[in-house]
Amino acid sequence: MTKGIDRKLSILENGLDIASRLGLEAVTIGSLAKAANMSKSGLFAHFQSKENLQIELLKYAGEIFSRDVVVPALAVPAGIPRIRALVENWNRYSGAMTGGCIFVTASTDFKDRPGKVKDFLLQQQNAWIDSLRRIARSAIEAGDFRKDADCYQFAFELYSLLLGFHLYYTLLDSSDTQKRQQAALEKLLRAYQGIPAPADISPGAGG
Amino acid sequence: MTKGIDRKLSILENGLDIASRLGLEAVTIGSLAKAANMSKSGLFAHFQSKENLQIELLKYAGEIFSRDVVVPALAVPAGIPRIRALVENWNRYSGAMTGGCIFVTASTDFKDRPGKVKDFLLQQQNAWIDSLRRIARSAIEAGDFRKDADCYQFAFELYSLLLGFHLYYTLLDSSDTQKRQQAALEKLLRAYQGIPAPADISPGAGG
DNA sequence: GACATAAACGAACGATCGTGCTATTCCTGT
DNA sequence: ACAGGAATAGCACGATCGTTCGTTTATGTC
Repeated sequence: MTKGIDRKLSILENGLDIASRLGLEAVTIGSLAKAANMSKSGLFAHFQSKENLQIELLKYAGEIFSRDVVVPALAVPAGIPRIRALVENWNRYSGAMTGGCIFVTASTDFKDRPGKVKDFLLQQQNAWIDSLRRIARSAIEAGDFRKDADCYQFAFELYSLLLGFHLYYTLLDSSDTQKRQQAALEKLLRAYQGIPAPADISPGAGG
Repeated sequence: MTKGIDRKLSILENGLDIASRLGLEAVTIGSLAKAANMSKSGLFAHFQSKENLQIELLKYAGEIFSRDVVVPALAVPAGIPRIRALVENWNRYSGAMTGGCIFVTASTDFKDRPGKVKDFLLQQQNAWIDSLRRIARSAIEAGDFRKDADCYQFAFELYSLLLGFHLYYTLLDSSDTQKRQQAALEKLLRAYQGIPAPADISPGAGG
C-alpha cells in the first residue's frame, strides 16, 4: 500500500520536472512511464486520465510551494522582513526546478485551454495573489507600509517582478538577473513605505 | 507567384493565432492544414520542416511587432511620451491576439527546448530588451530621466510590468488590470524621473 | 496455504504527429 | 498556345498520443 504511494510520488516528482521545463501539456504518459521504468498502462492506472494527472501535478506542486515558499515566510515577522523572505523563498524554489516555477509555465500553457485543469490552476493563482495581498496587508499593520497602501496593487507589482525574474532567469539566463530583481524589490518596498528614494533627492533631471 | 505568397501569409496569420493561444509548439501541420482547407503535404511544402515553420512564424510576428509597436513609438518624441506610447502600443498589439503576445507565450514554451527556434527567439527577445534600454537612454537624453538612471534596470522593470499585465490579462482576466498596469507605470516613470512619489499625498485603496 | 486486494504488465485501438515521395493541377511568361 | 515551374493533393511511413481491456504478479489477511 505504501509502495503504491511512494511510486506515485516519484512519478509526480518526475512529472514536475518535465512540466516546469516543457510545460504541463507536455507531460506525457509515455515519457513518464519511460522515466519510471514501467509500462504506460501501469502508470496510467495511478491516475485515471491525463487531465487528472495534470491536476494532481498542480496539487502536488501547490503543496511544495506552500511548504517551501509561503509557510516559512509566515514564520518571519510581518512587514518588510516577511516580504523579503517570501521573495527569497520564491527564488530558491523557482531555481530548484530545472525550468523554473511550474505555475508560471502552466499559466501561459493553460490560459486558453478551458477545462478542469485551467479551473484548478486559476484557483491556485488567485490564492497566490491573495497571499501576496495579505502579506502586504500585514506589512501595513506592522507599520512597515503606509496605511493607505494599495495591497492589490502591491500584489500585482511584486508578482510582475517575479515574472520578470523568471523570464530573465530561465530564457535569457542573464547573469545579473538577481541584482536586477533585488534593486527593483528595494525600490518597490521603498515606494510602499513612502520614503523617497535616495536618488530622488539628488538635483535630478538633466540632459 | 503572388498567390503562393498570399496563401503563405494567411497560413502564418492562422498560425499566429494558434501560437498565441496554445503555444508555438502546439502549432501543428495538421491543424493549420485543416484551418486553411488544404492537405497536410500541400501546406508542408511551403515550409520545409516544422522547425522552419516556427521560425517563420516568429519572423512574421516580429515584423508585425516592429511595425505596430516599436516603429510608431519611435515616431513619438523621445522621453516619457515615447515610453507611454510604447506601452500603449504593446497593450493594443497584445490585446489584438486572442492569447496575448506571442513572444511571451513562446518564451515560456521554448525556454528549455534547445535548437534553432529557441536561438531565434532569444535573439528577438534580446533585441526587444535592447529596444527598451535604448528608449530609456533616449529619455535621459531628452531630459525626462535623470542622468544616472540605469537603462538596463529600467528595461527589466518595464518588461516585468508587461509580463504581469499579460498574465493578469490572459489568465485571470481581472477587470482592473489596465488600471493596475497604468498605476505601476506612472510610479515607474516617476522613479526614473527622480520626482518623489506622491505616496504620502495621494489616497490609496487600502487592502 | 487460501484468498482478497492492489499494482503492474502487454497488447491493441483509433487518432494524430512530422515527414517523405509521386502525381497532378494551376498559374505565368513567352 | 504551349512549356515550365510553382502549388497542391494523395498516400504511406514510423512514432507517439491517451485510453481500454484482460491478465499476471505482488502484497497482505485470515
